[in-house]
Amino acid sequence: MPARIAPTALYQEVAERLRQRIFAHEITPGTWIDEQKLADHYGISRTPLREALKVLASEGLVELKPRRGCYVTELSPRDLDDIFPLMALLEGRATHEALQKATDADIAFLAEIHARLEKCATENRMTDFFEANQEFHKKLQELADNRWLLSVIQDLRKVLKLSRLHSLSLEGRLAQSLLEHRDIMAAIQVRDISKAEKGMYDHILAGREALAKMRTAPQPSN
Amino acid sequence: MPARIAPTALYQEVAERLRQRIFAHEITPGTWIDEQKLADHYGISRTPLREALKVLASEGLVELKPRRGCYVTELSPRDLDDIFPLMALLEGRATHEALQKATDADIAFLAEIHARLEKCATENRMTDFFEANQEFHKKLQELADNRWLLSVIQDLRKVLKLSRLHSLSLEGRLAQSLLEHRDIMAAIQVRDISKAEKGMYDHILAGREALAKMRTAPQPSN
DNA sequence: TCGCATAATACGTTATCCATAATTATGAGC
DNA sequence: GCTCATAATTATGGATAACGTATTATGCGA
Repeated sequence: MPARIAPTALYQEVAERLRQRIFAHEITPGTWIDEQKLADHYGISRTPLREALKVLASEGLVELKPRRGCYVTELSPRDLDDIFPLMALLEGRATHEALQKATDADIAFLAEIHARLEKCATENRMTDFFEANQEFHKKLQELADNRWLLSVIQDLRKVLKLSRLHSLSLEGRLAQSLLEHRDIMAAIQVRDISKAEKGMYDHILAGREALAKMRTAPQPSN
Repeated sequence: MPARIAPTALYQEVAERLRQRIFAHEITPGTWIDEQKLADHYGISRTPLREALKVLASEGLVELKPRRGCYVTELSPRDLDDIFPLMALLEGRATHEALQKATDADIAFLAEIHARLEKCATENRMTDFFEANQEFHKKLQELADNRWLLSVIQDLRKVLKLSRLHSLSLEGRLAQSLLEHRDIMAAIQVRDISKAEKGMYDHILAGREALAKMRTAPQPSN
C-alpha cells in the first residue's frame, strides 16, 4: 500500500527516479538505456517508461536517437563553457527580479539563510554549507516569481548535475564562495540591484573556473 | 510513398503538426485536447499522440493536468512581461556570443540579410520583411553556436507564438524595428560587442512595449 | 580479410482492455 | 424547488500482446 499523498502519474515518478539515478551517476553518461530491462526493473510496462524518457529528453538529461534508443547525455567541457555563462546570466537576472519584488521581510529571510552559510563555513560543515547555499539560490529564484525564468534555470541546473565534478567544485572554494555570497548579500541589503545581479553573475562564473582548474587533478573516469 | 530522407518518429511528426496548429491558433489557448478524437483525426493510436503531448508540455505549449487531460497553454499579460525581458537577455547574449565567434564573412552575410531587410522596408513588403527579420535573428543564434542557449531561446520563442498578437506586433512598428536593426548591424560591423548586445536587448523589449500598446485596440478574443 | 546475406535485437506503433479518478446525471429527502 | 448524496458516464493513465522495420550482430563464402 503506497498511500501516496501526491497522486503523481507513474511516468512522472519514473522520470524523477531516473533523474536521481542519473544525478547520482548510478547510470553514467553515455550509457544506453534498455527500455525493456528498465521497465522490468521497475515492474512497469514500456508505455510510462517511454513517456518518462521523453520528459527527460526535453530536459536534456538523455538523448533520444531515432531507432537507436536512449542514451544518457554526456557533457563535454565545451558544454560546460556554454552553460555556465548562461546560468550566470539567468541567475543574475533572477537576483535582479527578486530584489525588485522583495519585501524587507524577504530580505531578512535571505539574511537568515546567509547567516547559516556563515556559520557552516566557520564550523567547516561542508554538507550543511552546501545545503544552505542551495537554499539561498532557491529562495532568490522563488522571490523572482517568474515561472519561465525559473523553469529555464532549473532545467539547466539539472543538466549541470550530469557533471559529477559540479558538486565537488564548492568544496575546494568554500572560503571564496562565502566571500562572494557576502558581497551579494550586502548588495541585497542595500537594495543595489545591479550590484547584486553582477555579484551573482560573477559568483556563478567563478564556479566554472574553479571547476576548470580541478579538471587536471581528480580525473574521475578513464 | 513518402520517401522520407529523415525517418522522424511518428510522435515527433505529430508534435510538429500540433505545434503548427497551435501557432496558427487553429487550436486556441485554453481548449481541452481530446486524445481519442485527435488520434482518430490523424489516424494514429493514442500512444504516439500521448508521447507527442509530453514533448509539447515540456516546451510549455500545453499543460498536462493530472487525470484531467491536456490543455493548450494560455498566456497572460503577466507571462508576456515575464518572458520578454528574458528573451531580450538571451537574444542579447546570443548576439554577444555570435559576434565573438563571427568571421568577417559571417558579418558580411549578416549584412546581406540586413540589406534585404532595408529593401523590403522601402518597398513596404511586410511578409518578406518579417521573413528576413527572422532569418537575421536565426543567423545570429546559429553563429553563437551554443546549443544550450539556442534551445532555451527556441523554446521561449515557441511559447511566445502562443500569443496571436506577437506576429502582428512587427507590422505597426516596421519603421522603428528597421531603425533598431540598423543600430545592431552597425555595432556588429565595427565589432562592438556590448553595443550590439544592448541593441538587441532593447530591440526585443521594444517589441514587448509595442505589443502592450496595441492590446487596447485589436482585442482578438472576448 | 573483406563483403554480403542472414539472424537477432529492440524501437516505434497498433490495438485492446482495465482500473481509477473526474464529471455529469440522477434521485431521494427536506 | 433546492440541496446533497449516490449512481452512471467519460476520459485519463497504464498494461499487455503483437507486429513491422531499422539497426546491429553474426556467420558464411569468396
